[in-house]
Amino acid sequence: MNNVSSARSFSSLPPDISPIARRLLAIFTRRPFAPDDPQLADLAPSLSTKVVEPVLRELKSWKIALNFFTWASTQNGYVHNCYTYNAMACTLSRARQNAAMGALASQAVHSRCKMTPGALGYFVRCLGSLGMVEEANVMFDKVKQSGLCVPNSYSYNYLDKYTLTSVLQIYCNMQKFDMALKVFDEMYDWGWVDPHMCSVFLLSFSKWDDVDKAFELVESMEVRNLRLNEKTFCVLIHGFVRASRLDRALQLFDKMRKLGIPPDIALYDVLIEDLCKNKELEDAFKLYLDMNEHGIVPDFSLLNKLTSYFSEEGQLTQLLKEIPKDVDTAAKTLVCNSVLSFYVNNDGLDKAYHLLRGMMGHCAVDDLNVNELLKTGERFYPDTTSFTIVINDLLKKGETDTSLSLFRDMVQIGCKQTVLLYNNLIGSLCDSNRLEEANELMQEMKDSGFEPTEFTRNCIYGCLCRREDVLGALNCVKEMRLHGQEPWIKHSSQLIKQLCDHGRVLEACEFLNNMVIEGFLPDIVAYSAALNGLIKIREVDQAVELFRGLCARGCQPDVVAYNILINGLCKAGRVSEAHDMLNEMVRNGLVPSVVTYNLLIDGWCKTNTVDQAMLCLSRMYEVETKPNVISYTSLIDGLCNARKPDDALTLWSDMLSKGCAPNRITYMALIQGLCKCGRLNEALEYLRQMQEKDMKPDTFVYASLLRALLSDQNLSAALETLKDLVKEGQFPCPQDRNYPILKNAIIQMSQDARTRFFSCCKLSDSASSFTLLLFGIQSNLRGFCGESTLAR
DNA sequence: ATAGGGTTAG
Repeated sequence: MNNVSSARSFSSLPPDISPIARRLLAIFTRRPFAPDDPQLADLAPSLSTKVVEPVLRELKSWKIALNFFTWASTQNGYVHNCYTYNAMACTLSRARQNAAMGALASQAVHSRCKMTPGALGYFVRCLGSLGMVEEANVMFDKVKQSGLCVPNSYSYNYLDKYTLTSVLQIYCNMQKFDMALKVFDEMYDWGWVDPHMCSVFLLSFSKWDDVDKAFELVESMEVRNLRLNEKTFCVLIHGFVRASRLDRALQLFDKMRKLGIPPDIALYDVLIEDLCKNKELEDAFKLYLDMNEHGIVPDFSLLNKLTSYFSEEGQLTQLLKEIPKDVDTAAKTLVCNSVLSFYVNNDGLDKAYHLLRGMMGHCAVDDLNVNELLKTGERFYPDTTSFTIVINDLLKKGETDTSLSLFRDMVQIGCKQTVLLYNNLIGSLCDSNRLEEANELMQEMKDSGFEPTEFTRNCIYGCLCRREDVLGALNCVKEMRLHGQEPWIKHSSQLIKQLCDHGRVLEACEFLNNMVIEGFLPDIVAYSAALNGLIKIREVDQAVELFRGLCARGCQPDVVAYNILINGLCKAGRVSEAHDMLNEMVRNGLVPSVVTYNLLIDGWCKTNTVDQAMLCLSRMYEVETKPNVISYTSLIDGLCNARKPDDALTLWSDMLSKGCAPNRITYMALIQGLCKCGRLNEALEYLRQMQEKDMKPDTFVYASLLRALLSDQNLSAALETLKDLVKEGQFPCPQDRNYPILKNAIIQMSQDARTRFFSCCKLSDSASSFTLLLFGIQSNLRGFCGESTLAR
């Protein structure tokens, strides 16, 4: 028995088909197909497009045709042309084989097959008829770009209505307005334009930026008596509003109305909102009235939109007047809610609160605006939205308790609670550290069937962190993990920072480890807080170890993290290691900040290598990281300590000429530095400058000056300085480390004949008599010295 | 209703 079914009979083949074609047809239609049939190899050399094309047209099965097409493609010396491609495309499009069709299109483009405009049009039509507009678009573009075909009017000439519609759509997607219009005109001439086609055309227009051209087309359609349908109007109007062309949108709206098409609320909504945005409240209001006349009941969101642009109560009153008196209860509530919103948005929380209480029946509704609208004495009821409006504003103003009691009222009335309200209330309680109540409310939330959200739990978590309740925080984290929620890293970071600030560095590190165990890998910021904590307790090596560990775990350190380490190393006097760190961060692609350089500058200054520090300053100019006042302050201090006061003064003027203004700290550094170098007159000059600028020096600046002036035997200047100190009210207490210096200064002065006014005062160690003593000096200087004054 | 939390000078 022969299991090879017979090849199809080709007796009906056109007479001009070649014998080669016949043989190919026979082989390819035989089942099963034998790709290694020796006959195929014999036929291959005689393959030509003239042979392939008719074969493709004869093969009725798209699979076999594609098989043959592919086989032919791979034969040496054979190349498909646009006609064989089109024959294949024709089969595939008839069989609705989109995937194969798409592949064929890209093959045609890639093979750089030359196409006549007509052939391209044909292929595009095949794509178009499969709805493959995007692909057709791409093909059109690519073929044109590669110069394989220049589309001209022939590309779509002599095509039928459906093809032209596809071509039109393609031009629309390509945003080729003129070409599209040409096709449109041609279709019009053929009498092929119908409203559906117009909509297709215009809908693609609405994606274009050129609103005016689209509008032009609408008008040309009008002239031709082609009516747009309601949907097209809507889409166009929305599109025009999106393109910020309210003018055109309104014109279109007008046309729509004239045609007697009733607009829906969504159209009013978008137009009114846009008018409001453009501050054309009058027109918005007119449109609103128009809507009322058409019997369309405004919804809350629209009323809210309108009122949210009102800033005067008169506008609100006018709007309310227009609301029909016979609206139902639900509508009345909606209206009241927009009144509530208006109050809340216009600094009238009290009025809103009062109205809400009136609505609840807790007091008479004496709201003028509302009475304008509703017959007096009639009851109307608040809903959840009413409460939400008022409660949220109360919370914003910190009125947690009033909010809570409104929330209770709301539940009692039978209004449904919402997650949002629960969250906001819990958030507010947490903000005011009322954790227990917050927890109770969260429990109640659960009991009422609301699952706490990530936000809810993070409010609680944040509160626990601020309280430095490490255990509680960790439990909360576990709870969140169970619910698939993430603890917010800002809270974790704050906890770590606070713990570090309060000397609980090790607990902070422990907490970080626990977070890792819970599966919440803290980020570099959280770790930085801990690194800084370790640095502050001088555990530099531990900090470095932690740093290395987190790098190894794939945590990317940033500039700040490096800065913290550099700071630690510098403060420990390990400046060269700090410098290595800088190089490392640069190798890691980070750009050092001013802070980085400042830290190193300070490090070098404090380790007797001011020259290095100065070099660093000049490098900063090279890398275009402008030094700031801190850079200069460190250097001025460093130069003075290196006994180079002249360099310090030069740098001071450099700083001024660079437009960098010295601050209090800079002045104090310079004054103290000059004192150390014995340049007392200059120090006094800068003190004077400081006073002129209303910058208050710290006590120790006076102390340094006094000590230096006295050791220089400059008693009169010392006296003046002491006077300034008293005038500034900078009396140190006995615990202050400057106290002994000042005490000694006063003793010295009291022992000197030139400052003998002191002799009338007894010196004592107690703070109060010290104050009295200073007061005595002050009085003395005013010429009021005497026991009577001191006794005051 | 939700993106900021960590670093420098006397």
